[in-house]
Amino acid sequence: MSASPKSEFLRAIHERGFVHQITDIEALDRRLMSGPTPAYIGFDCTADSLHVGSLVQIMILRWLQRTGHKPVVLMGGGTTKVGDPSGRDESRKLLSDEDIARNMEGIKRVFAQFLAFGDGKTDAIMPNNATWLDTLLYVPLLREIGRHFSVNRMLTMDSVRLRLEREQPLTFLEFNYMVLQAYDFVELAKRHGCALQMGGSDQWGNIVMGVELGRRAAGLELFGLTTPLMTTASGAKMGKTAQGAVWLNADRVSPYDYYQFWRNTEDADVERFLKLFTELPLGEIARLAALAGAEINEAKKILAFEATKLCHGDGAARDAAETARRTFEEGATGDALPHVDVPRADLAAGIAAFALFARAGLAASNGEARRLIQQGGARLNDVALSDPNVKIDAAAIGADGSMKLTAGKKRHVLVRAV
RNA sequence: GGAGGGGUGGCCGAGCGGUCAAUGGCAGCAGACUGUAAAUCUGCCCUCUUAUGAGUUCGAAGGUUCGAAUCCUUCCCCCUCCA
Repeated sequence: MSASPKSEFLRAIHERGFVHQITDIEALDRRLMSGPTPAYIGFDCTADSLHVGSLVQIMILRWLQRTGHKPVVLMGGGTTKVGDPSGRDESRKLLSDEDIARNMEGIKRVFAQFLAFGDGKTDAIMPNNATWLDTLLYVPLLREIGRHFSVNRMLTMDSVRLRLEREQPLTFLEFNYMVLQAYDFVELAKRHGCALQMGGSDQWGNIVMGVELGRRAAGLELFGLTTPLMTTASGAKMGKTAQGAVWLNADRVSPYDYYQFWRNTEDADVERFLKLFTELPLGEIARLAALAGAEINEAKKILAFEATKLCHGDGAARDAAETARRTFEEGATGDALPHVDVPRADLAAGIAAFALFARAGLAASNGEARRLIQQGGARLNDVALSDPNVKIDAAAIGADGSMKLTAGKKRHVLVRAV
């Protein structure tokens, strides 16, 4: 990039570290300066929620909207039936129509939290590519679109080449994915005036195919932009934790757990994440990032709060922050901690410590609970347990009506009698 | 259809008749050190009421054997090459 971009959108995302590659930044910049521009990102419906791995894409759509353009969230109702081979060594599992429909509903709920939808010039819309893909006719498609694709070229795309080089299978079905994605772009350009497709860096090839198809088949000037691959400073994939993916739906990952995920960010990631996953001004971020040593925990709290607020709302973020503060800074408890109900009768009889920990979900099996206790990692009301077999009964319940089980340093569960 | 290779614990990957609940690596969990961080070190890491114990595991089902993840048979699935 020669000069810094003039459009507010490009400037913002550039400064905040969202940009990996852009097809023709100067022409795109002019286009964005000319008025509200629809831009899209496609999301396949492979799960009933989105996780932190998609958050970069979601945030970039927010910036698009904030800076006066129109986010187009394309639901991949059609492409999900084909399965994107990008970045994978194995085919995706084929999903049924019902699965896809259900997943789409879950994903819609996530977006409702992040973007304003409607009919206005900068309101987000959510088309579904099944609308046009499902009814395509094979031979007409081949004649109109297929002739613009060079197989030679397709074989050089990373998504295909890597599979072939590793001698992993690639089905013809998957091979067609990029064709359909390219077709989507042209279709969205025609239907909604979409001029820009964005996506993760693994989507570069697919996006470029769409840009080229637009030019060849329809004489359209289209643009592509990718975001960098998100990993943590220590190289782990973003958004994967012990329990699995960090989902954005509250029923899969509670706001408290979501807050804790961000609270536990590595030092080296704090500044980058503040820029990407909060909308704090850059000056404020620079100040927070300058905090050294243990002080940087203040920055992590702000990161966690802001990120949780965007995803779950201000109230839930406050609750999560307050619970975390009470739990970690006062050794007390908070409402947002996960809790488990145990029948009063069971408790009256006394439950062996290992069994209670397993029941609370702090260990996957009795044996694991036993080991946890034997290794000194289990606490009851902040007192370490040493004997896996000690009976725990209602006497452990405090004035607040619950007892606190702790595994390791930061997994807490409240047990209540019912 | 033909020829060859393969299916082992969350993943990768050894084992190829007993000493195998199965080497090793990664991931994970716990402890120590810290700052609810990273790195490092230590322990754990199929299940079972507490274990130099039992039960169930190495694609599935049978079989050979005192004894099988390891041998045989059939079946299922995957890959490569040839047609």
